[in-house]
Amino acid sequence: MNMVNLKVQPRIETTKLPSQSLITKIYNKIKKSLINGDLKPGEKLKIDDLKNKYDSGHTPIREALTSLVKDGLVERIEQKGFIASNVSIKHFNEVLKTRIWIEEIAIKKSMENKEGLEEWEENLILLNHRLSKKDWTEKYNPENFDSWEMIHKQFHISLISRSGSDYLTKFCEQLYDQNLRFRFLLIKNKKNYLKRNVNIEHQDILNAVLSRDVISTQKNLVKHYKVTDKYFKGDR
Amino acid sequence: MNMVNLKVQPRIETTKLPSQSLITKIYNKIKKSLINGDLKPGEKLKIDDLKNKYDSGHTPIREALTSLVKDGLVERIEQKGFIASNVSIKHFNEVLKTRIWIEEIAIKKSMENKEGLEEWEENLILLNHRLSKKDWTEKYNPENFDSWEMIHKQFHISLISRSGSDYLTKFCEQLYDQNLRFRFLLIKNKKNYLKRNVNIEHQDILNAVLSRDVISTQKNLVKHYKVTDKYFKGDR
DNA sequence: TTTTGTATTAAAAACGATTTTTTATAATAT
DNA sequence: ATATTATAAAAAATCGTTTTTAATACAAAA
Repeated sequence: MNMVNLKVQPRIETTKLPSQSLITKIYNKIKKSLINGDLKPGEKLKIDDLKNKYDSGHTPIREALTSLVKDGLVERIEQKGFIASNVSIKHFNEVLKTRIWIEEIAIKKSMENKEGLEEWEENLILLNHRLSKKDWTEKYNPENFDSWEMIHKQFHISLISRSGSDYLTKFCEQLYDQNLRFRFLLIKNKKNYLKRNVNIEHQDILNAVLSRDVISTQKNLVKHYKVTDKYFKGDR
Repeated sequence: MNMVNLKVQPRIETTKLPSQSLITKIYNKIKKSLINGDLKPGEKLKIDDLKNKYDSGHTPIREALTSLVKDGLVERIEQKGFIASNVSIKHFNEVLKTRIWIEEIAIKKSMENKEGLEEWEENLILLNHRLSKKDWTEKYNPENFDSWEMIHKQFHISLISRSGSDYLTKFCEQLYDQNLRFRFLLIKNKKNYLKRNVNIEHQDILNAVLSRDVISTQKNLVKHYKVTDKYFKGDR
């Protein structure tokens, strides 16, 4: 029997990761805490406390924090140690506009890149489908690749990652995480926010991608990003 | 007597830096070696060797390398240690095009930002003047703020740093350093390269800025970046 | 009262010797 | 030829300690 060769992405990350160092594990754990708000903005991050909390020596802790400084999630104050990065409306706005500027290019270049275009589109359809079936109010847990937040990130990074520049993708990912943090810290507790219909927003973006209309895709993507802003400012 | 209030930028960084940690000092030293080619692409960076070389414990070395990984100048291979990042024409092209994409926005936003516009323009005039008086073939030394390379970086970062997004400025700076490394590694040994007239290129950019013509500025900036590419590809 | 200097404390930064773990290489046996 | 095992080397990480540095509290002087 002749079947269509359907190479669907595995639902859960099955490829066994190469043995992770403690550094990487602790980096991911602290990053999670910074994003979901367990570690509050401005909070002092004492090496000794973290050593006890994560049951390790100072080496992995210091290296994880050093990495997080570069991610913009932690601030190093020379000779005074580390604190969780401060947040402000100014920062929020800066991330928003930078994302828009950069992703407008990234999505354009991604769509103009003809290599593997169909596979990319099909993958986006699948991601959007899975996303629509998840409850987007569920708790944030980056260890669970099959959670709404993780599929959402996959969807958005996938959208822009075919630009031909890994640097650009990396920047977008950094801004994504920054924005995610703001979303948890500033917005999610606002009641109106949950009325938002994210599924339609994603569907609109996807439809524009599938119709291969760059301008329309950019417009819908920007709109999607600005909705967060609207809910934030209109309800405080 | 009534004098015009001229607040010229100090020629050399005089503001005393807050006491630097060894980490920062070693970070800067290794970064310098990676950029100027003392540490070759792909070269193994053994902690023990670096400990001896910089006469320190492992803490500052590991943290400096961790930072450099995030800068894209060092690669961490899980459980196998660190190496100086590999370079290739593919990387070079990626940096080039990413810079163009991002800086086209950054320069546009910088010029559209009316706040402190005159001061900015005057500062660029000064930087360009100082730059034109320096010998651009001189040795790279980031400790010397009054060297051609350092003024050149100041000029370019200054051009794009008024976009209103510190994130964007940070990205540009990272790409600047990447490009600088490629320039030293791949190009500077090519004889024809020294025939290049950088002064005219900078003057053209500056003139466009002063005439407040965004499109023309973008065009001249991109042209400036692409010249490097031309010399590289046309002479190997 | 305000300022200046001094002692105390706490934590960061850094060291260095050591242990555990992992990878790479060579040697051996199937 | 291939798989297994032993060995060596280096990375990753611990841990106790020392040196700096910054913050605080307190006393002395202007």
